Amino acid sequence: MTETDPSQIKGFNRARERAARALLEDYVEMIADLAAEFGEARITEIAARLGVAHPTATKAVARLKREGLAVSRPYRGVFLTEAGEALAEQVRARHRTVVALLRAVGVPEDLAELDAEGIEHHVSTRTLKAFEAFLASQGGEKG
Amino acid sequence: MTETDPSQIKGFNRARERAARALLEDYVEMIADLAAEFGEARITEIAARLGVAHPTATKAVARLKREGLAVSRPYRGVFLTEAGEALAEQVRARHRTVVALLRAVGVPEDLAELDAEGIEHHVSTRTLKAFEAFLASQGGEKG
DNA sequence: TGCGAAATGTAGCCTTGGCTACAAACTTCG
DNA sequence: CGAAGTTTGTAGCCAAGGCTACATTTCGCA
Repeated sequence: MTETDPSQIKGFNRARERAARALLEDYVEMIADLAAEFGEARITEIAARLGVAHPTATKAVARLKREGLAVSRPYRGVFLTEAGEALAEQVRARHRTVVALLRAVGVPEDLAELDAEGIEHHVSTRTLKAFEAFLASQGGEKG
Repeated sequence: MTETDPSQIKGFNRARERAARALLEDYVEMIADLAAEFGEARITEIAARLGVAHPTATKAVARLKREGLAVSRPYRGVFLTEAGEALAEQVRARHRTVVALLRAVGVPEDLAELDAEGIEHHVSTRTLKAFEAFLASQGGEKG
């Protein structure tokens, strides 16, 4: 019984995984942002920016470490592994594309940023491709 | 301690409320669908369609009742209140618009349906308006 | 160098959505 | 009318993300 019981996956896949993925992505994205800004991501800063208490961030980072997305030593900053960097880049690319798509269809910039936050975690790869194609065609027509 | 502790709202507002709203909307939408199809929504059917065990659906319905979105009596079907119907209609309208928007930018129909499921819960009213305006302009140009 | 402030870690509890197991009510039909 | 089967309800457990409280480790500066 060390592995997930298949009979529970279905239910698990409802709200749970939905939120779980978004959470992971939010943390990875934030760590990447902080790394770019300060060279490292400190637990306190991560917690502050995500609006959670620091133990919550600690737990999340522990999970990222379990999943091989980040590394850290006690009382030191958190860093993304290659896999983590890759995920971060993917998440950010998706974010940019979603924002661009929203703007392209007439959503005001500030609102586009805001809504993209929630939307981006639910855009499949194929849909993202479609967005890119659409943006390319738009750009072509206009520029 | 009967009311929400303000100091926890911030954190609560992160992942929690995000998933919570989506969940509520999913249930309300499903109940509306079943009502349209069978005249009433039975717990077992709701659970089956949402892919959860029936006690899970029971709990969710209890929550809908608490929030004044649905009513039901023991061993009877579940019905939406006016507020519930209103939310259902709003959710469905949003769903239709999101699907239409996705299709308009080139996302294949089946994929549009699938992704809309996750996306629709994160589209703000103003963004939805923008989508509608875009679709109207598209429709105007094309036909 | 040493002490106090700031940052982390750890423990432990709450809430929520899920599930299983079992009890109770309703339905169907012989 | 009553037994069998189906649908609901209830109880109780788990995992996960949040939080507070308290212990430790670092860091900054007199």
